[in-house]
Amino acid sequence: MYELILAHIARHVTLDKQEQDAFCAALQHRKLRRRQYLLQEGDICRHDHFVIKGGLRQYEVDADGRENVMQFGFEDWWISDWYSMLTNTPTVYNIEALEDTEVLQIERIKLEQLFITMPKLERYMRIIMLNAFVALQRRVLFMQKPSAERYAEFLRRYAHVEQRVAQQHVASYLGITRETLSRLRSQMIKQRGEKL
Amino acid sequence: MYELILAHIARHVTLDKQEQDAFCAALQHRKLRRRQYLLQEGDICRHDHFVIKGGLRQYEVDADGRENVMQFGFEDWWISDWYSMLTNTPTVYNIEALEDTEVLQIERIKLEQLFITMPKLERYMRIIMLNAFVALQRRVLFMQKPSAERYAEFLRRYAHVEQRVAQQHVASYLGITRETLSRLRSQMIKQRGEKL
DNA sequence: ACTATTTTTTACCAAATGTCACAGGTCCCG
DNA sequence: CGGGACCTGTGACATTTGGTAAAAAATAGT
Repeated sequence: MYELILAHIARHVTLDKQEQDAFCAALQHRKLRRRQYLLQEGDICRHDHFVIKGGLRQYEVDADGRENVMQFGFEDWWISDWYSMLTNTPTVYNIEALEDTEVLQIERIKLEQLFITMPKLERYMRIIMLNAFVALQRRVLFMQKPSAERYAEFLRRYAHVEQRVAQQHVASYLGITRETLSRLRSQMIKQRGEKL
Repeated sequence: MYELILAHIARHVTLDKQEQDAFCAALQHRKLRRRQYLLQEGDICRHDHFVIKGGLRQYEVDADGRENVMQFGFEDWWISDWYSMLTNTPTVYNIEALEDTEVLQIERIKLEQLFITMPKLERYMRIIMLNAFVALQRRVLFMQKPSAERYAEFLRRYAHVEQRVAQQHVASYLGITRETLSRLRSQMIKQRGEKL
């Protein structure tokens, strides 16, 4: 059960056996069925979650009642609302399971305690957050390009994700309507046909 | 010279006199004239910079040769490329002074040393980064709205900035062309006239 | 104060995207 | 097996935004 997460950590810092055990002891296993929620608007987010099976989407509902996807979370991803978690304020996000899903979650408090006794873990988390930050910066810059390029980039970077989530959610992530995405796709298929 | 930055820190954590002095001793004062660069594409970013006077813009140049503004930095803001700084890799950003500008900069290494002896400082920096992260999330969600709303939100949140930077840079920040921004502005003026 | 340069505004047209409506398909559950 | 909920594809049309070019306005630097 802990293989995935330990391997993920090992990619960034080296924990000895004892540290690994201490970390895993703080984790809690949680199962969600498709369409169940890990977090809902108004909740205070008390955990960070690492996905070991399945997938989720994190979205907010805007003033017009539209759902805007902030990010997806599949195997090997951390997903949570860090702002709500670190400031103890109600979240604006919903995190819903797109498939039957399993996560390992850790309470904020336990995580902070571990940071003190295990600075390497803090280093790991800082790297994770930095990567998330950079990914957001890239996304902001990509939003400035035409939707066809955004979709192409999405396919390149998240090919496996695209297979598993409904197109309307991909569209929302890309900041376009499902109709536009559907048209982009049929154009791409047409072009491929011409080239063959 | 250190008033602004100490006040900024005091808003988040409490340092005693000795800690304040230790921190200030690590800072370096740097002046830039309008159009000078604090950082250029390809450089490795070795400092974090706190603006005490003037203003800057951080932008990348994309494959089509367009400049896309990632963020502005005016008084009381930290500005830097954390990714380049923390991973020692060349940056993709340029940071240019929009006015005659003064910053206090601190080397990454010194900052990390201070984190060890002064955990409160690390806490402060984590809060700063968290705020930057949340601002980026908000921006991604706002990119999904029509440009008029984006501009209105920008005016609400950064009214003082809008006064000081060229409209083409605001447009770039918002992800629209300067022509579109210009048209938005004239429409808004017209509407105001009608309401009066 | 004057010129050179940069920035903003405007008009016209083209392209991209959104909205609305409906049809067809799939999947789940009773 | 059938009905309902959900998802995708498509067409007609409206709206938004971009591209280009030229003029007007603002600004910097001497």
